[in-house]
Amino acid sequence: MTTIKDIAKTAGVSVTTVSRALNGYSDVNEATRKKIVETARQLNYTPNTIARSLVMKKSKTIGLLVSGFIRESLKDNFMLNVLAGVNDFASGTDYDIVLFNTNSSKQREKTYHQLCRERQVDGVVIQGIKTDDPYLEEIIDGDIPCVLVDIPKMGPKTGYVSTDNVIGAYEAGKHLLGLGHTKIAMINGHDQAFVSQERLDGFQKALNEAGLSLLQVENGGFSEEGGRASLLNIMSQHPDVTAIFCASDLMAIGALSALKELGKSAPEDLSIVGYDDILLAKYVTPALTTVSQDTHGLGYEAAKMLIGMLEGKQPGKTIVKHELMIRDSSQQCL
Amino acid sequence: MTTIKDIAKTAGVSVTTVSRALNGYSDVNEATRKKIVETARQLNYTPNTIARSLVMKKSKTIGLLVSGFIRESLKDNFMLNVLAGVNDFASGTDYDIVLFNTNSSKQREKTYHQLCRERQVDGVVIQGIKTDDPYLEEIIDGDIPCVLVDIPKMGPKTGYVSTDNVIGAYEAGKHLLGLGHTKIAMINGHDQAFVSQERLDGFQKALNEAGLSLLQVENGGFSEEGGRASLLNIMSQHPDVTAIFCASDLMAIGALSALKELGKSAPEDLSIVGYDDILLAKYVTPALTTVSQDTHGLGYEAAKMLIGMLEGKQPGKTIVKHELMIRDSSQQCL
DNA sequence: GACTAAATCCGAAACGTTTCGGATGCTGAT
DNA sequence: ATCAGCATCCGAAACGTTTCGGATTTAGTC
Repeated sequence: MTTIKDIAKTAGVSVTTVSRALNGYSDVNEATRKKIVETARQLNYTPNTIARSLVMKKSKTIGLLVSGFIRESLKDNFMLNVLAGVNDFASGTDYDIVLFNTNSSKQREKTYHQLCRERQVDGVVIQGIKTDDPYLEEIIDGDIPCVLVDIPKMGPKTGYVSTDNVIGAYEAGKHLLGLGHTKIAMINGHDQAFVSQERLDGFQKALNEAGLSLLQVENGGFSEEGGRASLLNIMSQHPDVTAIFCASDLMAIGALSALKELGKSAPEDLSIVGYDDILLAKYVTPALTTVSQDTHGLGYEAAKMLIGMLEGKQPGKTIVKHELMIRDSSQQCL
Repeated sequence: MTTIKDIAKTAGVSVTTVSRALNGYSDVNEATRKKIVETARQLNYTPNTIARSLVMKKSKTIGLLVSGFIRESLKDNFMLNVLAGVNDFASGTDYDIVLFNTNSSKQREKTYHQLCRERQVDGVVIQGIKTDDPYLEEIIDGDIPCVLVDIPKMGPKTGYVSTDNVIGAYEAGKHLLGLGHTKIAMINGHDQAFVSQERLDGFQKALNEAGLSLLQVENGGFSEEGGRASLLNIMSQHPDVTAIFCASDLMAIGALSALKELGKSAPEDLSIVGYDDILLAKYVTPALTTVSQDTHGLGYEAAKMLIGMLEGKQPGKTIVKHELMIRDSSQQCL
């Protein structure tokens, strides 16, 4: 491993000069710079970023919290999509991404704050943590630049990027209402998710404006199985329901399969609309009416904001677009 | 930021002792260790891994090359799945993962070797690079611990993990043969992919054993659109074809949609079998017969081997299982 | 009481870089 | 001849750790 010292020695200058030459400072003669660059090339020199990080107190890396990064998440692709988005933006900069795991047992008691400090990341994007996570406050109030995805909270050093779940759900509600539905239930995620609260709010708002209210709300925990169970539950308690809004496509798909088991089918017997527009949504039969969100964009914008902050900008909030995708799982109420 | 020095000062010992105490060395009195640990806690100390890395010459991070990590890859989930697998294994260790981008323009001329050196990763898992990548040899012959996924090459410090594509394709061939097909074509990926070569070999082997040979082989570049185009091409040149083997599900899905455009349908008019068993495969209609490979396992095993190597083990090769999933897109030849 | 061995501690160097605060030499003006 | 100003260079400290080689104390043995 050749270092800056080696270059200095063989080029006959000091390490200071080598450093300054390689970093493009002005107070080094063009001739000596040439020589230095050349010997660096000959010695096959690559800078040691670790040493640089140590003295600069900047690591040029951003952390990505992937707490619940378990196999389950592979089906809906949420985390992976935002990861891809983060990566896509970061690849245009000189920042690298390091993945943080918090699910390992020994690290469990470490706070995010400690994790970040320890790995010396310059900033961090956080996703998928619960509203009641004890460490959330700590990071928001902390001094580590941070951007939250789908968690609408701000702090001195933390901004967030999200979609407008309230309006998205509102539009889903309007859609169902427009089709003439009045007996409507909802399968929500769980109470510790910000998006669940928002989607419930937005959907209810639409119903309320029409003088209606939800027949029933079940929590399906965002899982396919939870969607199945919730649908069964709803159908038994309210057999007259004609439409169900699901807070995630995965749950909607579960609901769809449960419906099939009951010998009924969508959209004839029941209109179903989902949320997320995951990859499967348009391939499943019937193709799912759902509100699409730009998950890749979430990650991309998160990285953009974070790196912006590292370059001196203030944290903010950015809302990425969503869109109601009307497909085959919802139809006019008979 | 409190350092080891601060602890030393307030605990009234030397930095050496603090270091040794915190790292569990034996030659420090239990009483002073207690004191040190306690003051460390009080001062909210977290070790600076960068400084540690600098002196230890180990960064406790592994790199993951995600060269073609573009949106396209989001649909088939290959890279993301292996990423998830790598992460899953790594989360049980004290290694972190850093994502390497090579698609950024300025980094383009840097070799993988330089990238690894620069970021000081202890090892790297590489996926998705072409057979003719000029830097592949460099990394294989190099001294950086490395494991390749789906690239069957070994070196002094490089092992690989893969599936048995030859047998997988062979089984696909046997399946089609068993259904009575004799007019068979193949849509392959591209010539610079190891898996393409292997899948072609395996499939041809099956046909040859039956005294048959391929009607036609098209390259679809692993994309949905490429699959469409290839199918159209094959159907026009060999209208009598009854079965097509695609080297990826994405291409198979493209082929399926092209078939539909022609007013034909699978499996009645044409049996189609894919490869990969991506998430969509079982949801698409008709559900795709395909050979499933454990992509998550690929990543998991890659991480396992790499970290094993970092702990002193020798590089090896590990083959993860595959399985022919017979679904609805293939049927008896009429 | 002297010597050995063990237990416990510490000073200082090292890792590879950046950067502050000069030092040196040269040019041209006075 | 002196000096200001500039261009070019460099020494040394600093970043926060780990670790080598030894120093000091204590306990045990004869």
